[in-house]
Amino acid sequence: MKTTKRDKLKTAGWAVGSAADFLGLSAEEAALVEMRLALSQTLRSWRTKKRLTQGDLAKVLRSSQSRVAKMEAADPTVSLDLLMRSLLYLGATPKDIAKAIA
Amino acid sequence: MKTTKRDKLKTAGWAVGSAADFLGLSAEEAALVEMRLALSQTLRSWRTKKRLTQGDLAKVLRSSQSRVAKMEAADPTVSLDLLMRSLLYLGATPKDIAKAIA
DNA sequence: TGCGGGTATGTCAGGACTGACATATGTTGC
DNA sequence: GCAACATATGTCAGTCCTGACATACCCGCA
Repeated sequence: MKTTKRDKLKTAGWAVGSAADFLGLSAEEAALVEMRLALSQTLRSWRTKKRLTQGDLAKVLRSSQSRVAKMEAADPTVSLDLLMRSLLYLGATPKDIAKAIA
Repeated sequence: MKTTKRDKLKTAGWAVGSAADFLGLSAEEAALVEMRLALSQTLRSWRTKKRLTQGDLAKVLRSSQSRVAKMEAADPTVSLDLLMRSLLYLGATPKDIAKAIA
C-alpha cells in the first residue's frame, strides 16, 4: 500500500475528468487509472443505491470487507477485472459498465 | 490450458451475440466471457487495421507473441486488464473500449 | 464519554496471471 | 516441395492480485 498517499491526494481535490496524470504517467496509464476511478465510483453508487454495506457486498462476492473498501478507493492493488466482476454481481450489465468508463 | 477445447468449441461455430452460456455459467460469468470475447475481437481488428503482426504488437506491449495470440483467442488465462491495456497501447480510447463491450 | 455499525489501511500466504520459450500449425511465394 | 513468415498451443517460474485477518478511524446516539 505504498502509493496510498499519492492516490488520496490524487482523488481528493480534483475534478474527476482531470484526474490521474500530473505524475509521470503515460497517456495509456492515465487512461487506465481513470477507468479504475470511474468503475470504483460506479461500484460505490450501485452498492449504496442497494443499501448494502461493504460487508454485505463482500458476502455476495465471496470476498472481504477490506477488499470492497479497496475497490471503492480505487486502490492500485485492485484490478479492473475485479471491479467489473463486482459490478456484474451487483446487477450491472456490460452496457452499464461501458457507460461508466466511456 | 485445460479448457482450450471448450473455448474453441464455444467460439467456433456460434454467432457472437449468443456465445458463451450453454455450459453451466451464471449470468455474470457469461457476461464476463462475452466481454472477453468482444475485447479480443476488437484487439485483433485494431491490430490488423494497423498492419502489425502479433510479434510487432508484442514488442509494443513488452510482451510476447504467444500472449498476444492468447489474447486474441480470448484464452481464459488472459485478464480483461491485459486486453484493455493492450487496446489502449494500440491507440484505442476508453470510449472505444466502452463501445466494444456495450 | 462510550458503544456499535460502518468504513479505511496494512499485511501476508496462496492462487491467478504474465512473459518467455519451445514447438506446432497454417499460409504465401517460389 | 520447401523456405519464410505469421499465428496457435503448451508449459513454467516469477510476479501480481486476492481473500482474510487485524486494527484503526469515523460517525451518530444514548
